[in-house]
Amino acid sequence: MQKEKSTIIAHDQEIFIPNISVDCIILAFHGGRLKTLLCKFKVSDRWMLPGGFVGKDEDPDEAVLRVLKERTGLDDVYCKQFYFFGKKGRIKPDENEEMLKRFYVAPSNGHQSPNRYISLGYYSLIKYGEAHVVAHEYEDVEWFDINEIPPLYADHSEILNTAIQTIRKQIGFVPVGYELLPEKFTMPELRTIYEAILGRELDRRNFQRKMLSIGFIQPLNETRRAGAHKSPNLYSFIKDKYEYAEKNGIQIMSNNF
Amino acid sequence: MQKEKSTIIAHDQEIFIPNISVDCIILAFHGGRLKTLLCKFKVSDRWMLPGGFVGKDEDPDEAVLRVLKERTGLDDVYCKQFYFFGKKGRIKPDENEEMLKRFYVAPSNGHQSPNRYISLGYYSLIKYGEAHVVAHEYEDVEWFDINEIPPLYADHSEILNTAIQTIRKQIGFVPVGYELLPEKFTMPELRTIYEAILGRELDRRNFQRKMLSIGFIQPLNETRRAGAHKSPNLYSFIKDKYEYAEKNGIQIMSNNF
DNA sequence: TCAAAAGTGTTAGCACTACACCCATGC
DNA sequence: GCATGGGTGTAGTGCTAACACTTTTGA
Repeated sequence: MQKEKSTIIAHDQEIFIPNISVDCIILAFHGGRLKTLLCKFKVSDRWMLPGGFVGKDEDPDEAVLRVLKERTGLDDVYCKQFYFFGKKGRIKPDENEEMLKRFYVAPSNGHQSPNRYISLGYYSLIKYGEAHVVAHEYEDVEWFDINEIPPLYADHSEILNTAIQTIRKQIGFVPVGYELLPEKFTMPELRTIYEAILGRELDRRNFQRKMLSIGFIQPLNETRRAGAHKSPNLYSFIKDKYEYAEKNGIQIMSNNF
Repeated sequence: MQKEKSTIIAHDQEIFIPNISVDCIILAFHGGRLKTLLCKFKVSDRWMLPGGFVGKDEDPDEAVLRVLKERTGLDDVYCKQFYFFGKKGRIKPDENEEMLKRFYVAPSNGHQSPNRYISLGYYSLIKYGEAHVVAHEYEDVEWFDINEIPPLYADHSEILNTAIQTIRKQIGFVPVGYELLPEKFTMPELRTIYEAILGRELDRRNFQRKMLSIGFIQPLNETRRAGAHKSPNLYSFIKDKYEYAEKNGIQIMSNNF
């Protein structure tokens, strides 16, 4: 019988490839802000990206989904690789040792903990309301505002930045709205997501026109109360069209904002 | 004293990470066609992408440069990672065994050849005229027209296709002309490169206007004899501007053609 | 002189930008 | 009424697509 995989308690060389890990930037939208999920071993004071080693019998893509499932409870999530990180010095020996000393399950076959790690970088887009984030026995898990990220373990800040840069460059191909928003949403919410990713303000009126013109979004005959001003309309994505475009790698819209 | 690395004779587990390889799509432009370099073990009949394992003391980026140096003699080449490949079934055991049986240097420390490989995909842009492609004792090396690729080893066709797709999507960021063309070139040559990568014809006149408008290219007061028709002007890139844009990740031009 | 391929110019249409103006709501 | 924020419209600008015409060269 095979041992059960767990990414939380470091890695066991019987069931994991010893030097290949996946790290995942999990993005969600809540309270008008873009958030990312970070983890921290309870005995440590360093936050890190949710990640784990790749099982000997699993694809990297499967490994990320497992990691995501453990942290968010979600099964079928939008998840894309974007870059790999493998420089010699990317994980400092002392920093790593401190981490592993506490959680390393003694290797059962004489292998040493390798001092070279390749991290496969993924980003994932999930709906905040559907995630069930729970702390584990040894690990804290928390949402952080994308603009208020604490110092991270090893090169994880660089990984996070690279993810955002990548999404920014490919914004026309990435269904950020479709994946991050609930079924019904307002145009200002959608715009806020694009502004957070692009890192600058967008013209409210031009944005609205552009989004409607691509034909993937339909207005609903509802509004939402939201303070001392006109209630914004609610919209929803036209699921068929969106999924067809995603499946066939069709560019959703231009990259120009 | 450390053993010398060679990607040609499979891998030696004393100096290489056993399961991490780099594979590189080397693109060049010659005779009006886009070419890619392929390798073949002389005893085999399968062509494969130039690649090699990553040394225990080297970065993946360094490993590719070593692989490139061995195959082309070039040192400072434009080289970017674009995707990684690590699915369980990507290398079929029998196909791999056949390959390794002939070239595998017996492991000196009891390790087994792993049956899981992660391939780090890079693409590289070089100037055809500067490369010195030489066959090695055990390996043939040859240029292939990008539209006439034979069946390749394992999933190397998929890797090649993914590279082209990636460059296509990011065409506005990739200095294909600057890296593939010699110092002096004609506008039709530049256009041919874009047509080959995009997979369709471009309007001669609009292309010329667009290229000149970005301000990275200057006309020279020379032409080139090229058959029974008007001689095309020669142009050159304005090196400073191009390198500044490349260094700072600035988009060279729009992605729209 | 003719075919082939290169250089230049023109036009219409579309997309993006930058606004002005109106509407709905709570205080 | 007024501040706040959402919805709609419009003129100007620049990019793109589609095309006509001219130039140069070898056969």
